[in-house]
Amino acid sequence: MGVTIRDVARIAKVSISTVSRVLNDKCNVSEDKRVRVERAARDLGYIPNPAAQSLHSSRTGSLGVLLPFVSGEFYAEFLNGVDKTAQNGDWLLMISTSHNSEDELRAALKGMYRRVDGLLIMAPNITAESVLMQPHDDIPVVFVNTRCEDEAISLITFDNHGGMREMTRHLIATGHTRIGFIRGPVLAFDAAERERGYRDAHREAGLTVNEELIVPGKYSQQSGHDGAVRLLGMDPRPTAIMASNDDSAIGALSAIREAGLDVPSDVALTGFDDVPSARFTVPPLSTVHVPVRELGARSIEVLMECIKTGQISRLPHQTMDVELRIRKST
Amino acid sequence: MGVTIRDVARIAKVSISTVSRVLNDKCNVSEDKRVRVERAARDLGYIPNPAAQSLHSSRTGSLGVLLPFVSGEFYAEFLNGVDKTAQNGDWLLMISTSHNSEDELRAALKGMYRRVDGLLIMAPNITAESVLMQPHDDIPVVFVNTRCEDEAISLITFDNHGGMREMTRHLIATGHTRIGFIRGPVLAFDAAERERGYRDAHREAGLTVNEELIVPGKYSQQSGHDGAVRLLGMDPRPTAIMASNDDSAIGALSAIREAGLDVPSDVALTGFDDVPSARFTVPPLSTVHVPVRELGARSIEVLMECIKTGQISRLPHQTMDVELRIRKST
DNA sequence: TAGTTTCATGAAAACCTTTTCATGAACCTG
DNA sequence: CAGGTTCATGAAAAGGTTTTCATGAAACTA
Repeated sequence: MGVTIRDVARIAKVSISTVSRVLNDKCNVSEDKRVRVERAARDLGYIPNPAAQSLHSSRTGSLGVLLPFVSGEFYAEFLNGVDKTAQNGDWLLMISTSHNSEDELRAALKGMYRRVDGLLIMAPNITAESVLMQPHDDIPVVFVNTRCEDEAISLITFDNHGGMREMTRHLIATGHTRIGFIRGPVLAFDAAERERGYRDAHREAGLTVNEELIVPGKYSQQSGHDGAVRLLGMDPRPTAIMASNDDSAIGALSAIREAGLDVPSDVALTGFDDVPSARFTVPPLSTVHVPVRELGARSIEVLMECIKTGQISRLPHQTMDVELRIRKST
Repeated sequence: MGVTIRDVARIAKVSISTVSRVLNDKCNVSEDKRVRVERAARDLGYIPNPAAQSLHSSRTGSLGVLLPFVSGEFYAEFLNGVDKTAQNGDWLLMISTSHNSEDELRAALKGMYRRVDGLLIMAPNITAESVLMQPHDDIPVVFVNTRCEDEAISLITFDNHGGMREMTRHLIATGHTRIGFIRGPVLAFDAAERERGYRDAHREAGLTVNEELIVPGKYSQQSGHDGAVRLLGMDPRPTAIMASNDDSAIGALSAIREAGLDVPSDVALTGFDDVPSARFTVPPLSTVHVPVRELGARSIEVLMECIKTGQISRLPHQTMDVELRIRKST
């Protein structure tokens, strides 16, 4: 079917060993044959068969990326960083989603067996430890934003707890005491951390958390909308609403406006993540900036580094800083 | 390193041929050996080496997806449909981006040579014909939202022109005659089609297009913001602004609000794509609904079908319908 | 019972590379 | 000039799977 190394050898009138040498080592081959081989390869449009290369070298040239979802600005930005960095390093990306299901994660993992040289896994509602056994015992794995206590596992996170605590402090400092909180998914590690930040800031300020003000959410715009509707229906209603991420803040914003209220004069509103849209809401959203793209880039850098040095993930856990972006919604 | 078919054969005390038969054909093998093999495979956690399988069968089990970008809600939604459909069909995805550069596209194409069984390409500012030669002569290729005249090339698009014409008609019907237009990227096929829709609706209504009212943009929120600032600075200013996509409409919306104007009473605003956020802007955005996720899903379905039937893309061009979603911004 | 068919089984080839090994030829060195 | 070294080259093995082919035993048919 395709053109193989034999074809090149035949046209160049040399052995396939020589062709391979020219195309790889570039040493110990006469000038004469080198040009013949290079010319034949170019004329035929020869590209080595990656399956054969991989079979021999057990390298694939691909990285596996496993995310909970692929839609939404957060993941899109993350992928942006991942993609750019991988492309620079000349790696191909194999991408799959788990929908936060451990079974799907395992299935994807199995599907990528021997198809990738390293794995990047984001699984906020599964522990890294529970996933890591399984077939991939001999390639580096880097976890991102995942619950993980084992220091021997490579992990990169950002400060979910600290970011939300800071933001809560900011609201308390500007006089709010009745602050609604729209949670993230029940099982998500990062959602729990964010809620913990909300609680800790209250405690530090000597305020007790009114459990009624914490309503469920799913990080989606729709769930943020619904959560805000619920909070606004309370009497007295909260003077501020903290959404667990920007998407739900955007949903909450539309609910607040539908109720005929103004942000921030009637209700202050905050998000988390600082997705690109957060700058362009009306009013611009005060939120916790997470370096999402850099997070993706860094994760791939670490993974590439592990592969290069042959390490099966023994890097210290890294936590990326977040910072408040106070705009006009508070 | 890993466990191979030989190991299974050794443990089960049969030949490797028998192991392969058990794991594939399932015919012509005695019950006795079958259970021994199945048991050994399970105990050892055997997974066939995909490189070896691919070398033999020249199947990879992967699909290549080439997009201009990966960030932004549009691509994220598209990927969502792609991912779900591929996962259902038990295909892995190899994803890469071209950044609208023909060179990058070619490089990615070359990188995917023999690594995928089919290709999905979205390249709005390149023609399908110019890309299609190159190494991939023997696998199916499906183009999406790409300029393509050759009927022998598989293509799936949506009605960029008709959608924008309809939306323009809607604005004209509600009394607008001075309608600003924020373009998309200069070389993008779909951006040109959308502009053509804007112009055609004007012509049909007997209006001449004021070229000054057409300002450049890049489909991004920032460029939409800048475009709107420019349009609002005109005297008299337009009574409506059409953005070429939702992202730039979101940017324009923030610019309009910064100028102290109201949507829609001072300025009407429209988008294109109907990304998830469009429902949650304030006010909710009138836009042209594009079935983005279905587009991704359909493209993969077509690709899988081509692969199954062994066709190298001879399907008739398909155009998916778009429809107006009139919300509160007009 | 002799001859034929069916069937389970293992050996070996093929897929395409890369790399090791063996073979000579050409080149030094004392 | 004899012995040793360097170097270009091709043959062959290895990597793990699937598939074809050959073998021989068991099962049928006349």
